[in-house]
Amino acid sequence: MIFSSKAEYGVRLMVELGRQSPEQPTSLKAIAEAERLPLAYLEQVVARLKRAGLVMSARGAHGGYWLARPAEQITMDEVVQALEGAIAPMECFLTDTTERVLCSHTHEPDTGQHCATKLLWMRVQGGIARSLQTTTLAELVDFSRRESVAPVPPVVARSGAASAASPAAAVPAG
Amino acid sequence: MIFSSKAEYGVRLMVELGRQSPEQPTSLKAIAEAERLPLAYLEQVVARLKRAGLVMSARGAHGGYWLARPAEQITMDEVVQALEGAIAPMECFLTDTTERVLCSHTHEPDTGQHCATKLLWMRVQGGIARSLQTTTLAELVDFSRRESVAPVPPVVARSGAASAASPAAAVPAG
DNA sequence: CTTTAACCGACCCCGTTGGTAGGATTTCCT
DNA sequence: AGGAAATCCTACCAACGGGGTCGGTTAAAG
Repeated sequence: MIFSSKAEYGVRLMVELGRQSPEQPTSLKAIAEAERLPLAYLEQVVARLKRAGLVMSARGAHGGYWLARPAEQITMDEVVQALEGAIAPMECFLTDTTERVLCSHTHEPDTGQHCATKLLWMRVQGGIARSLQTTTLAELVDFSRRESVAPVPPVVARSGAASAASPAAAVPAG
Repeated sequence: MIFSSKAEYGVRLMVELGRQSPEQPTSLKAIAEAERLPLAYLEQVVARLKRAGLVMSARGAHGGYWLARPAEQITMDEVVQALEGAIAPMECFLTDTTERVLCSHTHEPDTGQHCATKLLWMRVQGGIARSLQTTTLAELVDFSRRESVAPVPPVVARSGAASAASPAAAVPAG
């Protein structure tokens, strides 16, 4: 699996925060219950998001978390990067932030040879990076709003309108 | 890391086979030495490629492996699939070959809600799939031929020509 | 002064990775 | 016939990371 549960939980958490009105803190407990995730584990996840400056927090009663920026200005590669660390197809692509994207296997001094696989992994990485960079948190929030059919609908007078037609969830722009 | 060493080794192995004239078997031992990889482990790797019908083999002395098809007709998603199994961004995307790409986390009976993350993972998967499908083994073989500066140059009379200029390794088409 | 919450660090179970070891079988060469 | 050179096959193992849990500390609100 490419992404661990940290990414899954973390993205869901961000989406939840994106659904809330900004500047108003949401407690982890509320999110954990809404998404049915273990609270203690979510703490670790959100800590990463905080370290990356994607969310802010307030302690104490009525404290909680909120987005540090509007969801339109948060791209998903920032989020995933914060949660998973650098995402690379192969070991060789880490350990070095700048140039020299050589395969670590060729670190033997003599052979000035490139990995035959380098071309492939570069393309894969490019494909992932592009899909992550071109998706904003706001899109996911919108998506979640369209899909959510009011999970356990609000306890109100039950009229007859039972809109069953699913509204054609288009998933474009890879 | 997205891909394990199985993918790395397996792709290198395929590239090595692609460099050889077809229909003539190459022994694993030769490949292991050329690429400096553990022979016993390579056996496991190549077994997967064989099961997937990507290579063929002959046993006994002067036996070995060769590509089952010309390198131009082998796309790298076949190779990677054989080595790593289905490649998916998240658990939810497996367990089901056809439709119903729902997140497993929503398998709880009541909530008819989609994963908020679904859109994101779909795009990532699309990005990977495209880069893997549009790269053929032949391209990697070509790439490796261009790059390889005769690792440990053949023991011949040493003339003065020390061509140092690296020939602009372009890595296009992600 | 209690409740609610963020924050912090240690621990732990378990499956996968990246191999190794040892053999069995098949084929070629002399 | 008898090696030698290969593929093939199964079992085993150490180490690491993933996916949490537990317990406690600090800070703010009422």
